[in-house]
Amino acid sequence: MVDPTPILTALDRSDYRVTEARRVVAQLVADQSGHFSAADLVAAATTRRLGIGRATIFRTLDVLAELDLVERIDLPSGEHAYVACEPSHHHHVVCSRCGHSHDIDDAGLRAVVRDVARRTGYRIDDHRLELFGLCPDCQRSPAPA
Amino acid sequence: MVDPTPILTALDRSDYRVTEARRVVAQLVADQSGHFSAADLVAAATTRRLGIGRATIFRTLDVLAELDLVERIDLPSGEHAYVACEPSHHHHVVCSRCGHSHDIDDAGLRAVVRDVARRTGYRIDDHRLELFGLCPDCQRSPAPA
DNA sequence: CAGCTACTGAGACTCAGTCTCGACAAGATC
DNA sequence: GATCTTGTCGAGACTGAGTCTCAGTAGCTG
Repeated sequence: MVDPTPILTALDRSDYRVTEARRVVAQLVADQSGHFSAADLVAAATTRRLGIGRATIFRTLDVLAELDLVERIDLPSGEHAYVACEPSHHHHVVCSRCGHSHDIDDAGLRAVVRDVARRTGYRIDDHRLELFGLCPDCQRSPAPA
Repeated sequence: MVDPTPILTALDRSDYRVTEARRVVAQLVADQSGHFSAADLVAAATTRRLGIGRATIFRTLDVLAELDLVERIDLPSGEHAYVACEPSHHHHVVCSRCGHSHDIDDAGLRAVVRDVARRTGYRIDDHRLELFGLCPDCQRSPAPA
């Protein structure tokens, strides 16, 4: 059980209300290891009988994404997922076996973006980089059955 | 009306059959300017009364994606879209106003990926980079109403 | 503690994408 | 050209993620 306080603090500082439902969702998010889908949270809320509605979970995820407390990523399979993360611009390396993710900064990418802008003439406003692979732990352990 | 021949040639070279339905979808894809969704093709097929089923369009897009004749991208809005492209590994800059896209190669990105692998210990197998902005034409023309 | 209003849960709804199935047609063989 | 095999087809039922609506509720502010 991980501490959901940072999420609640950020909510408190924003114009959003800190409600019971949001506290519960913050806890669920904090409990996830690796990436998770909205459906995962709905399932967790249902099995633990937390009395949180499906719509509320989607709405709360939108709020958390809005505050950059959570980021939406697209897995290679085309599914949507979320990862909890620090509220600053960055990207993710996602382990394709265990789903854990690691934040990485923009560093070298800025040069790439500038270069592309120069070569294509586009004015680049936004970008998304996602890396997929095996985390150090999964490289060490044998492939799952 | 753009030439769909390259798509048909590639289909012919593969183990897939060249059918009437695939010819039609190839033409629809060639006619799209910028990115398009499966729903766009379905709509186009319906208004032109081409007699192509919805399922067939989805199946054919899967085939084209399989052959790298088309690539699935995720727009910032979270929607899925496709862009027609050359069958080699590369990325896209997508214009957020007109939807046109431009292929870009891997160039500087390879160094970024290597750097991230070194710093995080991940073995990186796959990556996805998408850039969004304004193409040169849209920068020149005034914002739409 | 009262009042305003953002937020909530339930459940209907929408819409992209998948699956199934009987019919059909592409291409190989003769 | 006739025949056969099998990949592909269209229609439409189905699934599941995400949205919308609405009446009721609970957070905050004064």
